[in-house]
Amino acid sequence: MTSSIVRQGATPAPRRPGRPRADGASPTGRGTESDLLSAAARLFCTVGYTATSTRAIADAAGVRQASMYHWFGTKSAILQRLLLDSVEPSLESARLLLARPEAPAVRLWALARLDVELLCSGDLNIGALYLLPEVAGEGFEAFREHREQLRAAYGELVSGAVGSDAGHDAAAVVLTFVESVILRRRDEPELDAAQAGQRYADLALRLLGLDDDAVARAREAGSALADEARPKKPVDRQN
Amino acid sequence: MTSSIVRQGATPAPRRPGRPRADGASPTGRGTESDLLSAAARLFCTVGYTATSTRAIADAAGVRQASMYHWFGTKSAILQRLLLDSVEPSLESARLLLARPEAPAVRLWALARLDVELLCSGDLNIGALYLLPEVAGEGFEAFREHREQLRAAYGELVSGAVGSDAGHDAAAVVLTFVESVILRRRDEPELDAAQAGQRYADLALRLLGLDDDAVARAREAGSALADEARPKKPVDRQN
DNA sequence: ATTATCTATAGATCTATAGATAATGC
DNA sequence: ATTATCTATAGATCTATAGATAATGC
Repeated sequence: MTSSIVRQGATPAPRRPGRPRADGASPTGRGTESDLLSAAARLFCTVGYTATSTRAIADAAGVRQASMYHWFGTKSAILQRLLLDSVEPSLESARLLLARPEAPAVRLWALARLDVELLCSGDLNIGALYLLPEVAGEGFEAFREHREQLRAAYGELVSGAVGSDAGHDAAAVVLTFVESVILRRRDEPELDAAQAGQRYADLALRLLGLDDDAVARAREAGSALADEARPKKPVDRQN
Repeated sequence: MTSSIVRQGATPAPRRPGRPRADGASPTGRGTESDLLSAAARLFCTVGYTATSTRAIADAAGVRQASMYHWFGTKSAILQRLLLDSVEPSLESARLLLARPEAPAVRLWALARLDVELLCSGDLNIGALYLLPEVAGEGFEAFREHREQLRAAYGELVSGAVGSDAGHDAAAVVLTFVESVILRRRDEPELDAAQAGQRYADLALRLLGLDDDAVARAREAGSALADEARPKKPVDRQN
């Protein structure tokens, strides 16, 4: 008989109440909700939202199609959750940086770097989810509102860095430039997150017209600041 | 009795063979194939590919669902056609510019400007079609091949402009920066094509590290070059 | 005869719900 | 008793095909 106290190694997945899965317990041991989110993230990123059936999600997660509805009321709710989880860390960093005393260019460098790092992290191009046309429709108001706040944060820092006059166009250019790393990653899945973060942060300031010296100074101070403002636990959707 | 010779004004849509439409002839007078392409373009851009049913396309085009299949063998064939039509003008300009004797920076400026103008032209964000996840799947090999050629053209001009050593990363940055105007346009549908073209072309060179003087010189010569290389008739998908 | 449309429909989905079942927890 | 799963299915699609029909063209 094995001791009931033994609990070491790769967590032997504590037995929970409920009927067992027909195809055996979750191999990940992270629970069905997490399995569904991971499976959906992968499918939504690769084949799209409408093209992904609830059956495909459930199959990939290792449960029957109807079991999905125990965890999410609709298919849309899964995408909503993925979108909010993906924007939340960026928004957290942005809020923190907006409250800091450093020069706007420094904080903008840090925000761009953290954003690009997040967009390049994980094995999926999760940031690309917001490009799905379905996200422009109903049900995604909460996500769009959050993204609007992120946009506003860029606007504030860019205005501070270059003067609020030319600020509006410049802010839009910089935000979409940072997001363009999503497009880059579609062609180059192996893109290094840390490297891209530094590079895009540098280039974001160069887009604003800062000269090489000014960029170097912002990077100097911005690096440490980014390390401080980096979200501790970006959501991990490994499959 | 009206003269059979009269044919003036907004082309009174010459009667063609075939059973008439149940809901009356095409109001656009451009023919059913064109009506289907326009309707599909609008729907694919706004709600997505899989989320757009063949019935929705046919309804918007003013014909019955099955009539679509007289013009296109599958729904996929419509998107394939739209994608090829959208990349063709850029590719034409790129080929022309690759053969020109001007300095690489000048030709790159012109290519960036023309590309951004095309991406911002028309009332639809047609360039965003290639972001649809379905385009990564089967059936779109021809389009992907064409886009690869455009990518190669950027690579060649960027290498020429900055030296082939740092060229690869720089080319990817510049290409995706130019395409980022698609993301910009999602938030700002009213973006002015000509203005954006100039601005993004300037900024593309700035991303490569060119100083303000060098950018100004490239713009000077690039403007005229772009006017020469501009495709005469970009496909118009007005609805 | 040719062309472009129509009506009707087969067959394959797809989302979500109803209700049964098999665990654990108290 | 509670929880998480299962099986089964209703009802609404959706794509593509078959074959009829109503024009023009020769």
